[in-house]
Amino acid sequence: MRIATWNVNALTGERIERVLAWLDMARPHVLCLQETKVSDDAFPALDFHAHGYDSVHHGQGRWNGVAILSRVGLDDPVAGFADGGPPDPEARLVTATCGGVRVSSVYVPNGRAVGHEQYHHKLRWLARLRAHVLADVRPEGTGWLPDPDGPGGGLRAVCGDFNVAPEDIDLWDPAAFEGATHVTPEERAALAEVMATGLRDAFREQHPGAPKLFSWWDYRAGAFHKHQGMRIDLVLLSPRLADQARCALIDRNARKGRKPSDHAPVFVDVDLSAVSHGGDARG
DNA sequence: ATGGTCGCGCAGCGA
Repeated sequence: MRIATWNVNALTGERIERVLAWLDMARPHVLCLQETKVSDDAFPALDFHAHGYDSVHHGQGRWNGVAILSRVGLDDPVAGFADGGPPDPEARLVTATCGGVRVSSVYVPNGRAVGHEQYHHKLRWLARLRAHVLADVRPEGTGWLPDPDGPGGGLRAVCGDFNVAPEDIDLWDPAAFEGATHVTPEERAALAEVMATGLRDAFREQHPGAPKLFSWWDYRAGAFHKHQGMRIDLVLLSPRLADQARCALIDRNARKGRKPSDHAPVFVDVDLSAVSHGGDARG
């Protein structure tokens, strides 16, 4: 199963054509999208269906908006947090079961500036994401068990734009980020708490220690051509999936040419035939 | 030279 994520920075006009062309080329089984910036009415579900993909979109109009596309089935969609708390007024999270894997597409708040109200909101939002991962257990055994080594632990993928660079090797120049968001110990700790549920950074595990593997580049100042970027788009996988990851790629080509998003798609290939069946997944 | 560019939507803010 090829599991992909892409912050498309608006799913309108020519960007739709770029996403459709990428689907035809890469043929991911699942693609998580962020920053669609369209209402549910304007989401091009029919275009995706014509290319073989079911979809669920959680949009709010001009800002945010997340979606999941799947060509291996798409069941039990949930918009937003499933932690029992109040609904998030922003459309930053959607979850569905695709081919036996419980998948979430996430768009973590940017944070704006260290110490800003939005920065604290970002930290709280990541804490809620952890709670969501633990709480969103589906009846078909595709959810999650708190003990990742327990029998039948659910298959889980949490993919998206985390707006956090996990390590300094995920930055083009760590010195350029002093005092900035995306790299603070607090943000990294909040991401680590999400991952402490058992989720693993499957892309990094395929490229241990490798620098300059970025998923986002500023539109300004020719940052892309100068290889000045960050890796903030992550594919987090539960242990039984991560153990069977075979290949992971960031498609820089999708950042080139006419009207690109400022993010490139990231994908991880998992050999589902090798995934262990750890016993009873809940009956 | 201390900026730069996008997106949305039509001013200026957010990323």
